[in-house]
Amino acid sequence: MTDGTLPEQIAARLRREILRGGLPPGTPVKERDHAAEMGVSRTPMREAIRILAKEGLVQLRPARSPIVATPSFEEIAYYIEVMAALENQSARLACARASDAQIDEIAGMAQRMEREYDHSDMLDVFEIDMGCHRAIAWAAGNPVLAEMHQAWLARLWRARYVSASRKRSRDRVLQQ
Amino acid sequence: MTDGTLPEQIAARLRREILRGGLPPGTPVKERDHAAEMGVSRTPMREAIRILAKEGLVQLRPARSPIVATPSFEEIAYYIEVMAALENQSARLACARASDAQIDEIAGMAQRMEREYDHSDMLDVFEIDMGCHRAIAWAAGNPVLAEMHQAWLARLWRARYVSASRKRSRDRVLQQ
DNA sequence: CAAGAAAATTTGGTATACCAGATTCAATTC
DNA sequence: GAATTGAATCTGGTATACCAAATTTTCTTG
Repeated sequence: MTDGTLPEQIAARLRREILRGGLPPGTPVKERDHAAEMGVSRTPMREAIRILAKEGLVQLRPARSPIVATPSFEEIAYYIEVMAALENQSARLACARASDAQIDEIAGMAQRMEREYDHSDMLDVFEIDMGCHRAIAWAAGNPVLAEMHQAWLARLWRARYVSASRKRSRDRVLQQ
Repeated sequence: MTDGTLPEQIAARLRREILRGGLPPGTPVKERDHAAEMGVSRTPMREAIRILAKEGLVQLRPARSPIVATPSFEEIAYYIEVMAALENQSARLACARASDAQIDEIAGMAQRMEREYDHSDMLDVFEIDMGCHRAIAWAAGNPVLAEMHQAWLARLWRARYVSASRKRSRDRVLQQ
């Protein structure tokens, strides 16, 4: 309870719940119910839902309850292309600007990911993957780019069941 | 007044006002005042301000009035790198997917831009440039990418205005 | 029993009231 | 006269009340 504004805290809590699967895709997100459940008013809950909508986790509908997003395969393909754009640029910038220590760190993570890829839980691999991506974005020295990258990473995480797509983006990073 | 939700209408009006220069960079955007001025309540005005914040036109500050954004040169450089990421990807995809008609259109715009580059107003060149970029993003066949590209284009447009007005005020100071 | 219409309820959108932190201005004191 | 402190107020954050559109349920009618 010590960090962030109230809407952000609410958004974080809802986000965890959605990513965990507690709120399956298609579930309506009613601001009244969730607000009451969390003991807050509708106003910050409303704003929290908008935050998640901006992140692509929920879909706003005109004159309807927002629902947990159900991205189509086509949509996910679009996301991956956006992700590729951000990662290409990050990698390019990182190559030019990163310190030796940062390069070593990234290389280490990439190796570790490759090593654990086959005999680890998919969730663990994703954690490493996420850290690796984050490190690259950070090494690029562009906080705006890094933040954006992180947001899209979260959006794609929800779509991780499309494993083929994930593999493709991961291969692209390893290659760089 | 026939299209869009109320917050979006408010956001559009505020956006025009900011881009026109009626609200110079650094101007506080007080939700109470603007809401009263436009005859709406604070709630949709609040949401409108959040929309503009997401677009980068205004900066939210903790426990302070939001202000019309004043991006630093450093920040603008970050924006340009993001823009470059999106355009590289757009161009790459467009090459693979664009129809002949689309390719012709883009080529024509590029030629026109090159031709007018020296003997036209910078603003005109920018307009053509903007159209060209938009065409590429569209030809890439990725609406998510295109929409994102457009949003950042608008943000950079605003940044260009800011730097231009900075230069103007600087010239004014030098004159005195 | 089925189909349609109307009423009640659900839900998001908007307005307003209240609160807490911050700013500002004035008064008091050194 | 300058500085510091405290009170008035300015502003965004939150809660609540009201409204209109939409859904659902129920009652009526063929």
